[in-house]
Amino acid sequence: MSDTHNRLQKLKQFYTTNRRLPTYTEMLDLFDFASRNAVFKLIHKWIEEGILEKMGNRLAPTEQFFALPVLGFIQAGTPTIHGDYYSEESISLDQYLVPNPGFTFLLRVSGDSMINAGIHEGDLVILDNKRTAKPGDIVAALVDNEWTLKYFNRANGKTYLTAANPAYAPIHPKENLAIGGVVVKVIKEYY
Amino acid sequence: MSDTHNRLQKLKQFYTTNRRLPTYTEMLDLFDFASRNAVFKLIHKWIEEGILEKMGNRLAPTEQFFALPVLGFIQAGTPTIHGDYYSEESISLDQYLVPNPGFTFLLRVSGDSMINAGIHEGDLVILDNKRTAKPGDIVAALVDNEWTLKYFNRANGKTYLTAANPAYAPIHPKENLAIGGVVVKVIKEYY
DNA sequence: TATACTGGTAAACAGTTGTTCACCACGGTA
DNA sequence: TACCGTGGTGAACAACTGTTTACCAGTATA
Repeated sequence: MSDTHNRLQKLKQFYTTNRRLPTYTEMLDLFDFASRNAVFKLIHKWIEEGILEKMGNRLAPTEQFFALPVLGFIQAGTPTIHGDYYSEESISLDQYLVPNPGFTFLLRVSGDSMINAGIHEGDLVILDNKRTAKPGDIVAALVDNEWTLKYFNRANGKTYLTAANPAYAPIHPKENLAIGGVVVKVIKEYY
Repeated sequence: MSDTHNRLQKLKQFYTTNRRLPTYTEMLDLFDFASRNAVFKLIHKWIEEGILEKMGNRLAPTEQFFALPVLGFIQAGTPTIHGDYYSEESISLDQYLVPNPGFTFLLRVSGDSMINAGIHEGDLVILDNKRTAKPGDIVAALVDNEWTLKYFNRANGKTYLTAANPAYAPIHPKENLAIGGVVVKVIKEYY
């Protein structure tokens, strides 16, 4: 494990506990340096690598900074994860899950009307109410004064809702159909 | 919509585009203030509300800053979301999903062996390799030189794996059973 | 009417910041 | 041997930071 990698690990650790990047002076202790210039040069290297970026002289992490390794596919028959854990792709979860902050909210699911779409009781649904619903989307809709999670459909200029469970009949709203948000992602908790 | 709320919105927007909090001077423009003291007082208020925090004189967002509103349950028969969108609970997604940064990685699922556990092809699995597997956990395991996603079980001191799909037989490893990580969350993408 | 609070301006302050410059020890390479 | 790149020290600098203090207009309250 190289020194630089080790220090980046420490920087990330600092960030996740403090939700901010440390000052150069704070990095002195963090990296065991005696001169702030040593920090300056290290930071410069990380900026060139695209891990950090600077606006004026204010330091900020880049998307790459938060990226989690996507190790590959699993259970495909042939093993795709190797012992040395190389990553082909990487994803920054926060930005990936919440593309429109301020217009995103969560709902916890109860009921089984969307079970065939993989949405079960207790799941956490991420909704975006900036997006306009398109046919095929799963939406949180207010039908006849009741909120439900259903597929959004359109036929003959009229919109209607269907469940992903044969036990539930399609809903053709009599009056208004208010869309609370479009389902963007669903989080299932196993721990 | 109050002024303060509006400004917090702008602050959050700045954060998500720049991945850092703005300087007081930058907030002058952001909030349309003429005096940095106006900023100072506003920040002070937010600190008291627990939205921001200060270490020394370095500003940082708190967990509350990132919190997304959990509006309630949906599809429970009775409507629980109101027109004024009040939130009972709120969750900070990043910290919620990645409790052990540096020990967390992602896998994209292929195959249908865990379909009854709600894990489908194409889903993104969040794994934690710091956690030790307990019976009942879903794990990424290396069995006989092949990686699979299965339930972790134990009987008579021996560990074995089972699928969440009756089409697959339980796996009793002959030699070693290496656990790559425990499934913490699963993300399903609908958009 | 007088009072107090809220939300803002304006100017001045000390401390710290990120940066720069000069210098050095070490290791590899020609 | 001489040379150069790397990775670090140490000191000095200007700029900017967050903070403080004093002041003010408008609004609500007693």
